This record gives sequence, structure tokens and C-alpha cells, in this order.
Amino acid sequence: MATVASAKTAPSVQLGEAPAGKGERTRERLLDLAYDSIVAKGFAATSIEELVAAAGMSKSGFFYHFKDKNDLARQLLLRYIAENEEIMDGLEARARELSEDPLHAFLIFLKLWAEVLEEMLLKHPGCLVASVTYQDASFDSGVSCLTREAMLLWRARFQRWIEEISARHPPRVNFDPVALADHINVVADGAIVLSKSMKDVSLMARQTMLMRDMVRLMFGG
Amino acid sequence: MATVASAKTAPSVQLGEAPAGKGERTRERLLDLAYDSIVAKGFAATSIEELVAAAGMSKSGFFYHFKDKNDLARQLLLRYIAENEEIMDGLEARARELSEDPLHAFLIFLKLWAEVLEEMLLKHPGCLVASVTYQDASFDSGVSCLTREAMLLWRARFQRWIEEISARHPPRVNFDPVALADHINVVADGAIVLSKSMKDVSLMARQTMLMRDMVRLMFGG
DNA sequence: TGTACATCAGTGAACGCGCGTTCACTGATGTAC
DNA sequence: TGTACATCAGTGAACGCGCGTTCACTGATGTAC
Repeated sequence: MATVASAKTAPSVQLGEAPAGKGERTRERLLDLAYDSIVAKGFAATSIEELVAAAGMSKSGFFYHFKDKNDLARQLLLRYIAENEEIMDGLEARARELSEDPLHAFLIFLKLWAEVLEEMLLKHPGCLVASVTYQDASFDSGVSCLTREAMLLWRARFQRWIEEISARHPPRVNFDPVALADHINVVADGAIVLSKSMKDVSLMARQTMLMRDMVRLMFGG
Repeated sequence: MATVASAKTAPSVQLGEAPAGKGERTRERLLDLAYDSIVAKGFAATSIEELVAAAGMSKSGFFYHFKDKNDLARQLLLRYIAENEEIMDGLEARARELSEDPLHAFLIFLKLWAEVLEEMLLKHPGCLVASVTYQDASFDSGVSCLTREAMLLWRARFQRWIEEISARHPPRVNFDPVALADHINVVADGAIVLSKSMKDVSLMARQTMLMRDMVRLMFGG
């Protein structure tokens, strides 16, 4: 909600982050490198040695920023969940601005989301939550229960929205609103697997849009 | 297609496998153990040491059966894909027996499949193809391109079926038949992630059935 | 403005463990004559 | 039926490498008086 005046001199991409000290910047850099490696190879196959080599520092520098390897995973997941919430908040806000009707806004949101997902898949191909879920025996319990909380956050967002839609647009068939809320995530996670194994990023958006068509049909678009 | 007479003395679970020599049995046992460990912890975190300890043999015994660790992954994936095709063939055959109409048969198939998926998730929680896809940088190229072939097999099966359905039941909306064919897998893989992270096996079947409702709606059930 | 101390952001060397892989060897079973 | 040889299904010891982690130390920056 920045005014035009205050936005005038702002740098192009700032995202509301503080300038951040030297330490914070290298920590973020390590997290970025870890993210890419974990979604590509998995957690166990991602070595600290490789991360610090890519960051151009010594291994002990890593342990200044992270208590141990599981601490890296925990911080990474926390950052991922927070960033994701921020992105979804932004998309939901934009969609709701464009239409008062919750169903139309939802359909707009799904279209925007399909684009964002495809773009994200090009940068780092994978979902961190799914990655951790698929290797949760490699993490301590604190890390793997974070994925559960992430899922609950997403479920809550969509469940609210879907009930709002149902109130205005009585659905053609009976369905479980929780299941439909979860379905958004299910399709996203599944489409990532498909896109990766088929090496075709466009599948991501195609699957999201197909689900969008189905949702529209359900509420009798 | 066993006759009643020949089935009389057959052991309860045989699955048409040959009696199998001693070597073949321990090899299968190693594959079973590897499967469970890989979907739980990932490939890199699954050590040969741990597998052979569980199988009650020495590490060199492993290398009698497998050229190296990647060979284990390759053989495991090949067996998984073959088993999966066999299961799907069986379910499709049963569904087609119960209804001549391809749409009805498909809906029956999805219901049967939802049950099988939930049951499988209880035994070993995960999809091997998704596991490998998410860690493909840990495997040699021969292994990771097997996942692509598995996806193509599944796509082909459902694409054929969906076109058959479309011919008899003109769909309510325009859609890409390939995308819908892929969607079956997308929902399965995504639902596994959800089920695992929420530690709720029933989500698997709920998601499959939701997709089933959507498919029915699409073809104007 | 200068000095003393504290915190920040690391370095470098060393550790012990476990991993994947190799290699020479072995007892049991199968096959040929 | 006995003997020679081949194959099967492994064993046991050893290898070297790389991993996660620790620890004592360090130069640069910030803060108090």
C-alpha cells in the first residue's frame, strides 16, 4: 500500500527486506544454494562441502550460520513457507481486486498462480515441502512437522475461499470443501513431479488450468 | 484364468511368479527393503550397509546381485513399472467387465484405483517414480529417463480411454485429452505428498474420488 | 580523538566415522561323461 | 555310481574418499568512556 510519492525513489525490487548485513547476505546465499541442490538431488546428497564451495567460503563458515545440517533444513523450510504465504497473499489480493465475485476472483487467482508456478519451476524446479515430505526420515521431527503446518496454512486459505464461493454459487455436486481446498495443492505438487520427469515446464500450467476448468464446472460457470 | 481344479491346491498368494531360486529370492528381498527405505528417506540416505544388515547378509552379497548402487535403482524402477502396469491392467479389465460404457467403466476404475492406492500407501508410503524424479541428480541418466517412460505408459493408457469416452459422451467443456490423461497421475502423485505430510492415509482416496466427481461432471454424468 | 573491549563473520586444520567398491576366496549345488 | 569341473550365491577383509562436526584462532567492524 505504498503511496506514489514514497514509491518514486524505491529500487525496482526490494520486497520490503531490510538492507541486511554482510552475515545475513551470505546466510541467504547459502539458503539459496541449498534450496536448488535439495530439490535437484535430495537432502542427503546435498553436501555442506559443495554448498560452501559454491558460496566461496570455508566449511566452518557454514557452522557459524547454522547449528548443524538439520538447522539448515529448518531455516530453509521456514523461509520457504513465509515466502510462499507472501506470494499467495499478493495473488489473492490482486485477484480480489479484479472481481467482487469470489468465484471469479478464485478463477483469476488460479490463472495467475499457474503463471507464477511455471515461472518458479524454471528457476528452481521443485517444491521444497514435497522434497522434505519425500525424505522425511532424513530430518529430525522438528523439520518434518513443519511441512504439516505448511499444508494446514494452505488448506485454511482455500477452505475459507471455497466456502465463500459455495455460499454464492451453489455447487452442482456435493463435495467435501476440505478435499477441494487440499486439491489445489495436490495438483500443484503432482504437476511438479510430472513436469520434472517429462522435462516439460509447460505441463505445470496446463494441469493447473485443467483443474481450474473443473472448478468452474463444479460451481456451474 | 486358472480353472477351479488347478486352483484347488494352489497357495493363497502366488501372483503367477515362478518358484524362483535362492538367489532370485534374496535379490527380491533386497529390492523390497530398498523400496521402503528409498521412499522413506531418499536414495542417498539409503545405505547398502543398512539394506544388507536388514537382509541378514554381508555387503559383498549385495554386489553379487547388483553391479553398483545405481544398478539397484534401475532394477527397482523396472520392477516397479512392470508391477504397476500389471495392477492397472487388472483394474481396467475388471472395470470394463462391469460396464460396457467406457465412461462408466472409467469411473469404476477410478473407484477401484482409489482403494488400491490407499492400501498401497499403508504398505509402503510413496511412489517410487516420484521419489526418483525428486532426486534425479543422484542417479545416472539411464535411471532418470526410466521415470519418463513410466509417465508415457500411463499417459497412453488414459489418453486412449478418454478419447473413447469423448466419442460417446461429448464433454461439456473443451479440454486437452493429454492433459486430462496426465491429470490422473498428477492427482495420485500430489495426493501421496499430501497424505504423507498430513500423516493421513485417507486423504489419498478422498482426492482420487474428488477427481472422479470432476471427471463425471465433465462428461455430463 | 584515542584507547580498550566486544561482537561479527568468518579461517584452517584435524577428527573419526561410514560409505561404496574391490578382490581373493569358499562351500553348496548342478551337469557331463 | 563316481569323479571332474562349472556355476551359484555368497563371505571377510581391506581400500580410500568424503562427509558432518569441532575447536582454537583471527581480522574487521562497532561501541563505551
